[in-house]
Amino acid sequence: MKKVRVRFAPSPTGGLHLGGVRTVLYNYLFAKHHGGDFIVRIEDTDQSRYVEGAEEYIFNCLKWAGLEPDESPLHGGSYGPYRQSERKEIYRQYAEQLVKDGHAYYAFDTTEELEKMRHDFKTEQNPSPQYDRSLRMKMRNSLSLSPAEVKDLLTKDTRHVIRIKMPDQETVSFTDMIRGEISFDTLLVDDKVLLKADGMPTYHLAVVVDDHLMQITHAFRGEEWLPSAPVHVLLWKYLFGLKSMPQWAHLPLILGPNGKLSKRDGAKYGFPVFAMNWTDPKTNDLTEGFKEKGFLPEAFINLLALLGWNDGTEQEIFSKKELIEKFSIERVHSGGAKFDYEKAKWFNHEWIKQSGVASLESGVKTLLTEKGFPVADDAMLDKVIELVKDRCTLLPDFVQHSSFFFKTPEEYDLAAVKPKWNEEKKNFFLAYSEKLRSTAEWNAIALENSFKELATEKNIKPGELQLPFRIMLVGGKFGPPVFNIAELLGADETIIRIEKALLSF
RNA sequence: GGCCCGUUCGUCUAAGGGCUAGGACACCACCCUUUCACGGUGGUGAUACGGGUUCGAAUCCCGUACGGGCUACCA
Repeated sequence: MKKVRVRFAPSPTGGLHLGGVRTVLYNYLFAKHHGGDFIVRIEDTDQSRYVEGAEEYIFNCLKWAGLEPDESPLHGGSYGPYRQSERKEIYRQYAEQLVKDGHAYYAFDTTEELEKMRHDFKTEQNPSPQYDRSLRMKMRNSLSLSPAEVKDLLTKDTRHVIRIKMPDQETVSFTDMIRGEISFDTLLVDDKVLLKADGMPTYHLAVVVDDHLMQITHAFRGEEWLPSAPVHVLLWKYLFGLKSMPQWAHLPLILGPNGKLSKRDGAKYGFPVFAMNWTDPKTNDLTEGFKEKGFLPEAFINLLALLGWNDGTEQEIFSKKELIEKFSIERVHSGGAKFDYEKAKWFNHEWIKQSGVASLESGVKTLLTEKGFPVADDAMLDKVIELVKDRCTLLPDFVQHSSFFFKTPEEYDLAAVKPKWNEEKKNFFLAYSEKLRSTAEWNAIALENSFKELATEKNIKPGELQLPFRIMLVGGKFGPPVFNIAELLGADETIIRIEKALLSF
């Protein structure tokens, strides 16, 4: 079987959104499923949109999500360079070749001339006129000008681009791995620019040349590329032959609450849209990331994989290993998927519940420390995590549910105790703390039993005493069962907390 | 406007001619729990519309509607 080789090609223009990560993920899963290579190249041919730091950011996201490429500008490989800006000279040769073969031509039109054309030929029937078969002879290019004029312009180094010459009437079709056969009529496709005036290729030329040179066998990209697919198919036909063209799959879009998912949706609806926090260096705008919001990378790729794909069973929780085993591009749904943050959180919750203490430890420790609850005892932390993880949906929930294990409460939710507080209850706790001093068996069950015994002795319903006890130990109405808390806190600390709280009640 | 893609519960989806259209999230109710959760049980809820083809259509075909994408010397 032919070795599979797929690639992801981000442009360093900002953050890495959900759709982007899902594209990487499907690339990655497909490659690994077939035992092939996953490479990452950088599409940085548009200098004006290049954002400092974006490239590094992208690789950090991939690293966090566990989707590191086999080859990339960072990792190296046999088909580099992997930055398109470093391949500039390669593209020119192929563009010139196309001109020589009559499949492309030089165009000398200035920006103003193009604007004028779009304005002059604009009608109600045709709001956006294209540089195509019907108009190209009215423009200034090597098809409309005489050979002498063209030669003259070229020797004078006149700014020009190279455009593909769309054939007159031809049906271009290809088979999409997700959607089946798709065909286009070349009459309706315009003469796309292949090589820009600054010598950089456009996406159309670069993707074809790079995919060929890097021996890409399967190509996955967003649905928004479907309309330009005929250009790519034609370029493959002219340059390298259709036999070696990769198989295409156009992935459905990820939608927000109102149409296409945008960066703004995150801020507007309160959920992250990027893999990791991204601050735009130009505007200083921060877009929240899943990582910082408290998602586990395992949950993140799980929820993304299931947004548009399933294995045909009712299983929803998949490890990366399982995803690699079971992924198939044919089972990717063809319709766009609306992102549901509630469901995303559910995935994370499931992953936290099934994660081992060891894998959560360092993240929780960092979080607690940051929030002002230094962890002195790692063994204690482990027990705490085991006790509270079932009630945590996002990583920061651990702070709410466990910070009191590491710091005696300073304030109490008095509103919850005061109304029903009385001398009898105070006496109970005085007696209970005294009893605790001599308790030999220190565990939740024993503590609960002696608590209830004493309550019965004093003629108070144990239930009425549990809430005050909780407030004493944790400060508020939250956390795991009280006696488990007391068990972990230990005798000394429990007694200290009871006595301290009694002063405020 | 033109071209392309899409359309099953509110959301993600299963069912690729054949039993009451299944599951998950969310929501509601009950149970568990004298904190908050987890968990358990049950419930509400969908094949966009109109024509065909067929003994039989969510499924195949055509049309309509709606949604999305593209229509740059951006990717």
